[in-house]
Amino acid sequence: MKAKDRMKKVSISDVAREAGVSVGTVSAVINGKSSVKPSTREKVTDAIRTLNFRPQGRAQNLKLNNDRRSIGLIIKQLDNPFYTEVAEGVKEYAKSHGYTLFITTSENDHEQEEQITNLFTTKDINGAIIAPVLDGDAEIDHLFRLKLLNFPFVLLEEVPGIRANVVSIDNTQVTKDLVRYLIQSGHSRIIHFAGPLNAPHALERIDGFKMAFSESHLVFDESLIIPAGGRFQHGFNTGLEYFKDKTAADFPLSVVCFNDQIALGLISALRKLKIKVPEQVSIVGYDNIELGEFGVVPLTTISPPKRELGQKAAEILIENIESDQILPIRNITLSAEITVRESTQALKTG
Amino acid sequence: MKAKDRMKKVSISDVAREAGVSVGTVSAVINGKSSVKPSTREKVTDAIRTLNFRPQGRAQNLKLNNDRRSIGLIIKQLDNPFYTEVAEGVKEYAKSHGYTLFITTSENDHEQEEQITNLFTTKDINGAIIAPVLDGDAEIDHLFRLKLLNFPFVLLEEVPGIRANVVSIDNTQVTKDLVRYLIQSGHSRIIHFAGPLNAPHALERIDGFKMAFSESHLVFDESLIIPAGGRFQHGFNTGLEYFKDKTAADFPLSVVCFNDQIALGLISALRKLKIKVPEQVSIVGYDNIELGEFGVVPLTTISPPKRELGQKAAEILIENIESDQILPIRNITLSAEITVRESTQALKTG
DNA sequence: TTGAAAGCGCTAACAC
DNA sequence: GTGTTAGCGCTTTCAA
Repeated sequence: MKAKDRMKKVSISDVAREAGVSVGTVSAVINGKSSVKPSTREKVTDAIRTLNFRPQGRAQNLKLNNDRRSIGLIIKQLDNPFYTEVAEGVKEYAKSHGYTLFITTSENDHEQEEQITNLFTTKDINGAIIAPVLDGDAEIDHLFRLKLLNFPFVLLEEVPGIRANVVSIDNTQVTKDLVRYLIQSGHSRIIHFAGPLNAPHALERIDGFKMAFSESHLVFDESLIIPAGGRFQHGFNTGLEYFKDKTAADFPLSVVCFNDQIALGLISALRKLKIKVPEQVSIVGYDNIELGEFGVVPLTTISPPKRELGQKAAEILIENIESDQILPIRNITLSAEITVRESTQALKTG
Repeated sequence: MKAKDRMKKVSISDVAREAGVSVGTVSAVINGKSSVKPSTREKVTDAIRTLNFRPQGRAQNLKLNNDRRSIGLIIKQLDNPFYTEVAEGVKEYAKSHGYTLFITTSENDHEQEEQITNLFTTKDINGAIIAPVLDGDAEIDHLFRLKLLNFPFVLLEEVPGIRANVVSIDNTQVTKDLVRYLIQSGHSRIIHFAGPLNAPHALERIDGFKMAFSESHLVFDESLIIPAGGRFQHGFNTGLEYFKDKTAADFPLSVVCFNDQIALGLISALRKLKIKVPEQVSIVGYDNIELGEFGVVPLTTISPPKRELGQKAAEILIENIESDQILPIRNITLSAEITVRESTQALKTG
């Protein structure tokens, strides 16, 4: 019975029939026109309720070319301060230009990314900013489809195989700069607490780490890369494990961390082990999250322009949305800065 | 010229004319049908590109009753771990039931909330979970409109004046329980670092704080409520200011904080002032964010069931979406727990 | 104050 | 392979 009822969706004419009026009248009620006699209105609202009628937005807006401005954003996860701050940059710019922002998460899953982009076109979202899933073989059919449909989009990372607007941060370069800075200030034992190895950001930082070594007198060794993860607790656990047997002879040592959460977790672990930061171990984070500045040891970190990243992407996107011609492709790389606080120590003046 | 061009939207028949084919053929190309001759396909894609044609999803899906499942969520801000974890609960449930989640932020602004709900109905999102804006006079016309349209929605807080599904957390009760617990464990000097005073959550906690006092031997005084804010830095600054002139005679003292960020900021401030936690000052947070557990002093806090809140709201929403009849209204209150760690000290065994 | 009917932009069936 | 056309569910004239 139920299943059968659901077979056929209730439409405005069903409501009209139930209420004993015409579809025009039902439409007038739905749209709050004052021209409807109260008693008629009541008959109609009753019918709407008994039939559980839900008007279709697409049909309502087919005639009215009511294109409320909106853009979509696909990030990987919500609990990553990096992405949420990028999202805030997007939101800021979007809002000031009259666009509503829809945020979605792909959870680094291709299928979800594809499904979301389809939904964006289906629902007449005007454009999208995408932090693309990049694991293994990039499936990019859905991006080509967006191009075919002239659906404007901006990527937050380069995707091999497709020409598209990209706004990104030069992770490799800044990590390299950072390690060079450590070397110049006298550090010779430098290790890296790396992020999730399937994340492009993690790989880019490893690359930068290696590059700095190869340009210096130091010799790189795979054992210098310690997989840690992305969360506070990962930094804590990895730190505990890595440093538990270390002795005075192993110091000074410096640790370049995948992000600030890892760095803060590591600092907590070292406190537990009674190892001094920065006297024995120098620590550098990445992202410059708010908590890094106010912790026990104010964190030296890399500050990527997160908000600006979002704003710039939104700017380019909206330019494309509002242009009646197809615009040339843009590829913008933003550079990050090193913010030196108290979790690192210079062993000599560079 | 440009402005004039934009007046009239490009439609599929414009493309057909430009390419010298019929609309059926253009449609076939758009939908990737293999029945189109390569040379024709190219003529069409060229025309699509030169006219910058963007097909309207609503028209495409009017015939195909292609209702891809989706739900919307309106939270207040993205940089609040409370809401993002609620959002994760929603996402989890939604995903497991085949729904895509669109997240939006109202920034506690009525106008945005209204605009977003309109967009949800316009774009045939199937239902919404809303953390409602509640400042001053609640404008709830848009919620009544949702009811008129039988658009399913669930509120994350009670809104005066409307009967609707609500899933919420009993902030008042748990704050009261917490303060009673502090009193029972021997504290008599208890203050509250309150949240933003326009936020309902902040007011609910103040209420709970007061209620615990009135049920005890302690006397409440407005000076016990110190407005702090919601962020780490607010806790830090307010803490510095409040404790700068305190002496041994003022301790032991305990501080109930609006949230964990405030509590962590306060701990940092107290370290700076060389005031001992918990020996001199006991501190309690709210939310149980990940960092609280691993900081210098593991934080005693209130643990609201954030994920469950989101899941439950999603469950009720999807039930309503999939029902062909209007379901009875649900109102569910979840209770929070107190997680005791090391930032509080019992002055006597309760 | 209400009803009848044209038409929004597209898809899909069918004809050629 | 491609063109023609009915019709998706609504809104909006225009009559009555």
